[in-house]
Amino acid sequence: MTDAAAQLAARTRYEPGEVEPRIMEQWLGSGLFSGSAEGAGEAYSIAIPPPNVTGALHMGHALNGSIQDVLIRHHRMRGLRTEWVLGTDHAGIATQKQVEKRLIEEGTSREALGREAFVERVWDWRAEFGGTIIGQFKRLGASCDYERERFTLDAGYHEAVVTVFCELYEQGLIYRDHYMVNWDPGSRSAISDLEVEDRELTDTLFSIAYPLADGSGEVVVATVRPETMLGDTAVAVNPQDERYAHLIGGSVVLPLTGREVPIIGDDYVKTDFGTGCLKITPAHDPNDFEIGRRHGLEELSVIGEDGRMNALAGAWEGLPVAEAQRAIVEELRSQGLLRAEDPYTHTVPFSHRSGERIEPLISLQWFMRMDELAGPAIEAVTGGRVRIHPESQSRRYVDWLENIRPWCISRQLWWGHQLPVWYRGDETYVGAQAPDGDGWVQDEDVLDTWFSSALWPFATLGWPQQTPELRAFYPTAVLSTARDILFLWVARMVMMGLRFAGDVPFRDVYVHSVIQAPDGRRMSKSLGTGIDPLEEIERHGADAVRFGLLAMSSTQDVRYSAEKVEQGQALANKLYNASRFVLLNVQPDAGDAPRPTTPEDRWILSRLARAELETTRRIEEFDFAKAALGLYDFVYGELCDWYLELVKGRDFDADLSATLLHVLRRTLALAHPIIPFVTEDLWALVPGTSGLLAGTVIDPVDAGALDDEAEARIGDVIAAVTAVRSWRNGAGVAPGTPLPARLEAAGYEDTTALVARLARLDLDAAAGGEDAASVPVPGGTIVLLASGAVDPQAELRKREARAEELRGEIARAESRLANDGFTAKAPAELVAAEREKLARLRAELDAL
RNA sequence: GGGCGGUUAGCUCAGUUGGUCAGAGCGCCUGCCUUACACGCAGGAAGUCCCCGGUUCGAGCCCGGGACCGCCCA
Repeated sequence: MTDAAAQLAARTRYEPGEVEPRIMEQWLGSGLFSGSAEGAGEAYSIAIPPPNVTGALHMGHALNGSIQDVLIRHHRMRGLRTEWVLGTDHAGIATQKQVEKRLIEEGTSREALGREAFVERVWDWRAEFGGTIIGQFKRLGASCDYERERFTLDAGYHEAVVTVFCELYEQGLIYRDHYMVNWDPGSRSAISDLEVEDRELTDTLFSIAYPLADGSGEVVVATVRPETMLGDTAVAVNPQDERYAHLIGGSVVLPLTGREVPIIGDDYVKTDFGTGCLKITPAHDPNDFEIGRRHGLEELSVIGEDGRMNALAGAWEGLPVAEAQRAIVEELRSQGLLRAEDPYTHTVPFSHRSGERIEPLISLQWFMRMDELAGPAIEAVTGGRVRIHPESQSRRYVDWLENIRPWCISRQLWWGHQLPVWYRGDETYVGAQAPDGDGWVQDEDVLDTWFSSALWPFATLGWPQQTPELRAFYPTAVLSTARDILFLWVARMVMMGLRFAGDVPFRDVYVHSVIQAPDGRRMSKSLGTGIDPLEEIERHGADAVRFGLLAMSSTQDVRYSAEKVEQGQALANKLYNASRFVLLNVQPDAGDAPRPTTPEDRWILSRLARAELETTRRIEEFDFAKAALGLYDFVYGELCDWYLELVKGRDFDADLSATLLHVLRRTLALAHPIIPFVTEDLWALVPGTSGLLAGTVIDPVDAGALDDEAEARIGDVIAAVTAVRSWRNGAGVAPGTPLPARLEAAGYEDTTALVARLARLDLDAAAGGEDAASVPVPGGTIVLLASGAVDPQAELRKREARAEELRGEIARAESRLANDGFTAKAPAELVAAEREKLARLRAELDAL
C-alpha cells in the first residue's frame, strides 16, 4: 500500500487546507496554465478584467474568477489551446492616493518629492504590494497564465497606448478644448461621468430677487448655489410661461456685482419648479453650460480648481465655496434681496474617488469624440458579433452608446500614461517623443486609466506588434464581468478593438451577478457587512467557495449564501469518500474500459453520460448555477445514494472494478472545472490515470452509453425501495428489520435481488405467513407478510385513508375527462394519459 | 422623471414553449453509528406561487391594473 493510499484509508474527512496549497504548487510547476500560441487545434482565450493593483480579492473577484476558471478549465480539458491573460490595472487615482498617504505619514508630500521621484516611489510601492491580488487568485485556484502577467503601465503596453492616442489625434477624434468637466477638488483632477456618484442631500433653496434693468420690478430666482451668482450671465424663463414670456429680450441687474445680464427663453426651464426663473451660470453648472452654449452666453468662471472663489469673485476672492455662500447670503439678506429659504432635497454629485463634492468647472482638457466609434460598437452587438448574456443587458449597452458624449480623457495626476503631447509656445505636437528642437515641454497630465484599460484584450497580447500570441488569442472568447463595468469598460473595449485590432475583442460577454450581503444590500465595509472570500476559503476550502459562488449566481443579483458554500464543502467531502469507497474495494489493475454486466452498471453509465452532456451544455450557456447544482445532484442523488449502494452486495470482480474506476475517473473530470482541488488530489490516486487532471484531455461523452431500458429498470427499483422505506417509517418499523414479503410486480426480473437487499425484504420466506400489508410499487405491489413488524389494525386504517385519497383523485380525473373543452382541445396524448391515470387509480382502488 | 428586475416552503432560491411543476439546499420533525462519508444515511411535515381582474378546456407561467422591494440612467 502506498503512503497516499494508507492516508486515504485512515482519513475519513477531506481536508482542503492541507491539499489545496500543495495542488496549486503542482499546477504552477507544470506550466500547463500557459497556453501555446503555436500548434494545432482551436484556441480559447479569456482576458481577465484586470483588478486594480491596489486591490484585494473581494466577492466579485472571487465569483468572476470562478466563472472564468470554469470556462478555461472546461475548454482546456476538451483539448483547446487555452490562455487566460492575467494582470493588474495601474489604477491612477487609487494608487497615487495610497502612496501619497504614506508620504504624508513620513512627513513629506508628492509636491516636495517632485514628479520623477514620486513616480519612482509608486513603482516601489507596486513592487512591494502590487502582487497581493495575484496571489489571492492563486488561492482561489484560478488557472491564469501567471507567466505572462501584464500591467497596464508596462513598457510594451505604453507603446500601445501612445500609438492609439496619436492615431486618434491624427484622425481628429482626440482634441483639446475648454469644456465643463467633473472637477474633483479632493484629487485635484477632472474625473469622468462614470466616476461620479449621486447622493441625496438636503440643502437650502434660496430665493433671490434680481431687479429688472428697466426698473419696472424684479424677478425672483431659486438656487441652491447663490455663490455662483457672481458668474451668472443670464436669467432664463420658459417661453411658454405666461408670467414671464414678455420679459424675454429684457435684462436684469445682478445684485452684488451690478452687471446687467439678459433674460432669455429656453424650454429647459420648468415652469413649476421654484419660481419658474432660472439663473444661468454656464461656468459652474452642467445644465447651465448647455444652455449657455445654445445661446452663445459668456462663460464666467468665479471658482478655481482649488475649490475657492477666484479673482473674478471680487470681495469674496480666496474664500472656500461654502464660506463664500454664507457670506453672500448674509449680504443679500442685508440688502433685502433674499426672498425665501426653503429646505430642498436633491441629488448632488460626489467623487467616487475622493468622496468630495464635485465642482463642475470649465477647464482645458483633452477629450475624445465617441460618436464615430460608437456606431460600429452598437452594430457589433445588434448584429450578433458580440453576444451579451443575459441578453437583457445588451439593451443597456446599446442605450448608453446611443447617448454617448465626449469623454474627458486627461487627468491631473502623476501616476499613469503621461500624454504624448508636447508644447512650445503656441505650438502643439503629438507623438511618442518630443520633436527635434529646444523648448518642447510635455503635457503634465496623464490619461484616464480606462483609456489604457480599453486596449486590454489586444495590448496584453503584444499589439501593436503582430505577435504569435495576438494571432492565436485575439479575439478572445469571453469577457466575464460585473454589470457596472459594462459601460466603463466593455463598450470601450469593443470600440477600440474594432478600430485598432481589426475585430471585436470577444465573442461573448457574460455579465455576472452582484453578490450582495445576506441582508440584500450591497456589501459594505463601513457597515461591516462585507464577507472576505479569503476567510471563507480558509474556513471551507477554495472548492467550496467556488462551488457556492457558482451555485448562487444567477441572471440577477443574489444574496451571499453561506449554505451554498457549505453545500460545496459537503460535495468535496462526498466525492472524497465515494473515492475512498471505490479505491479501497476495487482491483486496481482491472483495466480502463467499463465492463457493465448488470442493469445498475448500464444505468450509472447512462446517467453519467447524461450528466456530462447536461453539464457541458450548461457551462457553454453560461448557466453556472445549474452546472454546479446538477453536478451535486449527480454525485449525491445517483452515484452515491444509489449506484454505490446497489453494488455493495456484489463481488468486486474485475468487471465491476473496471466500471467503478471508469465512472470515478469521469466523475472527477466532470467536476474538475468547478471543484478543481479535490478532484485533482483524488485523480492522482485513481488507477489508470497519469499526469495532472487539469492537463488531461477527456474523451468525448459516450452517447452510446445512454440506455433508456436500464434507466427504466433502475428507476423502478429506486421507486420500489423508496416506497418500502416510506412504509417502514410510517409504520414505525426500524430500517434494519427484515420484512418477510412477496414481490408481485412486473419489471424486476433482473433486479429483484437489488430491491430485496436495499429494502431489507426477506423474499425467501414467502411460503409462510398471511398477507398483512401491501405497498404499491411501479408495475404492481410488494406484499408484506404477517410478522411482528406489521400491525394489522394500523394497516387497515392506512388502507382506508389511501382509499379515500384515491376516490378523491379519481373524482378529479373523471371531472376533467367529462369536460368537453378538455377532451376536444387538449393534445390527444394528454387526454390519453389522463385516461390511463384514471384506469390506474381505479385498479389500485379495486386492489384495496 | 425614464428604464430594468424582483415578490414561490421558516430562510436563500430553481421553476424551459401554458398541461404529473408545486421543487432544491439549509432549517425543522422522526428513525438510524446499515462494510465510503455523523461534514453521514433513510423517511417526513411544511407553500393563498404578493393582491385584483382578464384570456384559456387549463395560469407561478400569458394580458391589464395595483402594492411592496431592489438596481441603473437623468
